[in-house]
Amino acid sequence: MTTNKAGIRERRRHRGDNRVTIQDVAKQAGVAPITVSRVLNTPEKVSVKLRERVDHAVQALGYVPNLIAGGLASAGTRVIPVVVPSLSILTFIEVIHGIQETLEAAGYQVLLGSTDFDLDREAALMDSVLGYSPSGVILTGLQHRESAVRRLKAWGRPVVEIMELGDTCIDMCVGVQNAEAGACMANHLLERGYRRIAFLGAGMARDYRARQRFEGHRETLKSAGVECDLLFQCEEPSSYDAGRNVFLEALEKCPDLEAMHFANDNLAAGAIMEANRQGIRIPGDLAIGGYLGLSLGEHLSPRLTTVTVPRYEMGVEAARLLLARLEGRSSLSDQVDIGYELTVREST
Amino acid sequence: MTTNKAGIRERRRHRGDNRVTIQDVAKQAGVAPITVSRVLNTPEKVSVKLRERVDHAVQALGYVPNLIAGGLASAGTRVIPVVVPSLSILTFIEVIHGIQETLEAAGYQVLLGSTDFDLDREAALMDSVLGYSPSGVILTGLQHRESAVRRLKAWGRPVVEIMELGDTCIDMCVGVQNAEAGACMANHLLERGYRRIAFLGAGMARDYRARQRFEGHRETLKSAGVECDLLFQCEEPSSYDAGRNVFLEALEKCPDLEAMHFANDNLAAGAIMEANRQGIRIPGDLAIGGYLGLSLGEHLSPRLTTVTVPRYEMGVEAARLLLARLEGRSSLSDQVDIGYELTVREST
DNA sequence: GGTCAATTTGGTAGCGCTACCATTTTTTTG
DNA sequence: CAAAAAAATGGTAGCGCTACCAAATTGACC
Repeated sequence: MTTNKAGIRERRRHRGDNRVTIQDVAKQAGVAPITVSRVLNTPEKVSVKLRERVDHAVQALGYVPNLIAGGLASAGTRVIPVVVPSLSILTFIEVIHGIQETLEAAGYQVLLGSTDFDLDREAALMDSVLGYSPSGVILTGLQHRESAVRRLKAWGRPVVEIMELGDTCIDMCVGVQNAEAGACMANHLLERGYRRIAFLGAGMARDYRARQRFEGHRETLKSAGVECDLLFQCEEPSSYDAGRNVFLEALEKCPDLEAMHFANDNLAAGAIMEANRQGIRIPGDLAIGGYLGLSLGEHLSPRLTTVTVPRYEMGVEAARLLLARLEGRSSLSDQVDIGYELTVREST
Repeated sequence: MTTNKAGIRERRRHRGDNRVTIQDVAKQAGVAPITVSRVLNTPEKVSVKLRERVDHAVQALGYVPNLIAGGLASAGTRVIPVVVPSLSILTFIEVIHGIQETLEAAGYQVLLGSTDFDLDREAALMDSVLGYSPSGVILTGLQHRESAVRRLKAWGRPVVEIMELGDTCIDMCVGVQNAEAGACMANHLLERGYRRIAFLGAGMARDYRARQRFEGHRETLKSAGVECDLLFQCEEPSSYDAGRNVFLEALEKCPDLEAMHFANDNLAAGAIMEANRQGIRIPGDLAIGGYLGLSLGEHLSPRLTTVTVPRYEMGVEAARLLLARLEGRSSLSDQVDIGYELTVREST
């Protein structure tokens, strides 16, 4: 406990490290702390002279602002939690990539959260991350626990839901019409003349967006007067392995299949690679369609026909929507249909 | 501005939302705020009776702690910044995945940062994220700007460097001996009897760990008295496309090549798929080896021989080291060699 | 019952920053 | 050139929580 000459106990930072504070900078530059704050946050409101003095002091002392203190005082941090179901699914990674690059360029940091497709965990995570007073939130899908929705709506800051579209969104959303996308591939397969068409998925019990695509697929086949309930799936999450497994299962149970519509490109790729191994000719013996547009698809033999969804761009767009709201710019729309595109290659 | 009957101005939360605070909970439960804090953070220090009363009040009011305020008061938040060079490289994603799952299970949040392989951006990012008073930091590689190293060392909290090993690490590190791993594959190719062996990479100007692997490869070939300077590379980052491109370039410039050692599995996969297309037999006409152990490798035809590095596990281990330090447990070692394994399959 | 230690609870004082308003200085204008 | 408006600077008071220590309560033991 240090005491100065007058015997008065000096202000000691009673916990934590003794980093340089805004006080120190202010003293060094001969201005008030608030002025230093302004130089850092709203430099246009400070005269050039003082601004330079302060900048000097900042440099000299190696001052790094305590964003926690700033966040507490101004009731907000430049942090954006991004909550996705899983980090082992490439799709989400690519979306996160787009989000992260866009937000980081604007001076925001991404706080990562994953829920393992569990809405309760999502709600709990939401509560937790809101404790960091973030500037906004990005989460996946439109289905959430009632409590989470209520809290987010009451929260009053920008919320973007990704991957999906619908009028029940909390605030803003960016995504695709899953049912339509499923119908799109089904249509393509019908047009190509295939009639015995199956849908193959993995972990669909948890992934309701895949189920929506299946619904679109089903409706389309039904309207065409074709057997529409051929569905094969496995419990495990999507992977090349899972793709191979459902592929083999379908092949065994239903040897007369003419086309397979996979819930995503990972599964489709696993199937194509196994088909190559077994000497099954694609699309000669069997047609294969995917969903996503992974770059792997165009390198396979045969190249994979798929419904391409701009995942990276979806992330960028989600971040842009959020930023627009944060910067007071009103965006054109709160609902952005990022679209999809049928990419016809060799496998159908 | 609200005034009560006595005309005294009520305390209004002069900014931000009027969320439930620890004060409100304390009043509801009839205890002091500090007691509520203890119930939440160190419940074992509070009697069962009060604990239950407080828990009730928390539930009733829907209290969510303000982690920013807590962070300021206790000079630390349960946030761990994870800084990687790029989010478009699968390797880092898988490591992040391991980190994230482990840290989230322990109640920490991952703050994501990417540097695009730019050490200056890394240093700037470091300054910025340290402003959030994180509990620790995870960053990539052992090469950093002097200023960043100095700051992190002075910081005094756990720092883990991943992907690489070496005695110059700031605090702790988890990774592999890149040079050794490169030598391992080179050795394998020599043992298989190949003599005209090339190394093929992408974006190696920025990725010095790939250069280290090449060095290991080079030394090994040199010792064996074999031409060791066959190096092909392209500017663009790794991808299946890049793999195909360097593959074709090498094939053209050096048609008598017997084996190709790729800097990673993405490149090798691109090459194998192109070889299939062109009818080049592997390993008959040409052997191909990779690095990483991506799951894709075992689905290709031929299955890819590679040096497998446990990426997810590296992330888990990095997180564990950090947590051990944070929880006061001293870990066995500050340097963890996560190892690699030669996975011999069909392509060599 | 009284003494001492151990346990449980509370009061006080910040953490480092910025919102808000008051004050000072500069610029504009009749 | 004075008066009004605008711009630049500073003082004060928290933001909501927890570290630190003091006080009150309980239990242990002779």
